[in-house]
Amino acid sequence: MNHLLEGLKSAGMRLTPQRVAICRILHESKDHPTAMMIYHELLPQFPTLSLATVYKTLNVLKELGLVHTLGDAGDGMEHYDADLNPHINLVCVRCHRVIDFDEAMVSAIQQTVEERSGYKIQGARIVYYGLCPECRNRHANGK
Amino acid sequence: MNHLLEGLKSAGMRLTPQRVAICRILHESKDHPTAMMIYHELLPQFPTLSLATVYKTLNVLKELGLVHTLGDAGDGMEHYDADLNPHINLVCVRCHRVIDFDEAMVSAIQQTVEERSGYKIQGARIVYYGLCPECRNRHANGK
DNA sequence: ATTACTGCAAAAGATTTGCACTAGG
DNA sequence: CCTAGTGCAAATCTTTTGCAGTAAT
Repeated sequence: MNHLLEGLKSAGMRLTPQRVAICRILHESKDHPTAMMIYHELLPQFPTLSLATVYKTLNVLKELGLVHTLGDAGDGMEHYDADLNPHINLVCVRCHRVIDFDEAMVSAIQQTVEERSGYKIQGARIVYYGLCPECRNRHANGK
Repeated sequence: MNHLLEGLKSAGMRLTPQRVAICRILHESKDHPTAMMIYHELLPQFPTLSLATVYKTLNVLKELGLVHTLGDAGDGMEHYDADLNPHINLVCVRCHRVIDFDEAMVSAIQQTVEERSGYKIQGARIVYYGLCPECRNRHANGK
């Protein structure tokens, strides 16, 4: 069982099949899905699934602090990240894919910011925008 | 003249009074305004100003790479930042204010990410979420 | 004089909400 | 049981778009 389900359970929330499936996708997928992506991925297994249920579950997870939102990736939709460890997200502005990038300094910075700003930091959104290697090549070769 | 107006001019765009005013607010304000905030701030001076004009101008500035978007600050609206220097934004999740925080390591990280990821980085969004000192106090004392 | 820009209203699109029904604990 | 969760549809809210009129160069 992943930490999302554990979190829901210890918060006293019900573990419905829909929620289990949504948490599984968030936990497994590396592409930081949007609500719409989760919905379409689950539709074959849950033909009556509602997009509203996906949104409601994502909001619950967010309020519990179990997922972070990354903002949109040029596609106008909110992307969700279940990895709470301080890390960097790399967004390709062309293909809208999002990957993770670990950088040791990130953790150190968060502590520095908290100490020097007086803020009680609850979460972070560290996103770099640019062209991924594949899109750089596609851009260079013709097109 | 600030760099936003210079950028618009050298891109061959017209410098209308509305755009000058929008750029002035972006340049001067330290609170990383939303389209709605800019609109309301300018309404007294431009009674016929349209929200659509604000959005259109912000999109032009964004496409020219003269401003960055920070994502929403818990208020569901896009916040804009005219400071292109690598820096951190601190969002208070209670009062939705956004402040800047300079941290020397930020520039170094961007270079590291670019070298090691193969991405051509065009911009960054480094946002920490938490409670600002005022809201921490307000939270502690009573409420 | 052109033609990009503005402002209005309508449209679009993502997310939220109300409510009756269902099912998890 | 009994209440939280689901699914549907309608509502909401931000942002975009079409177009006729206006103004910057």
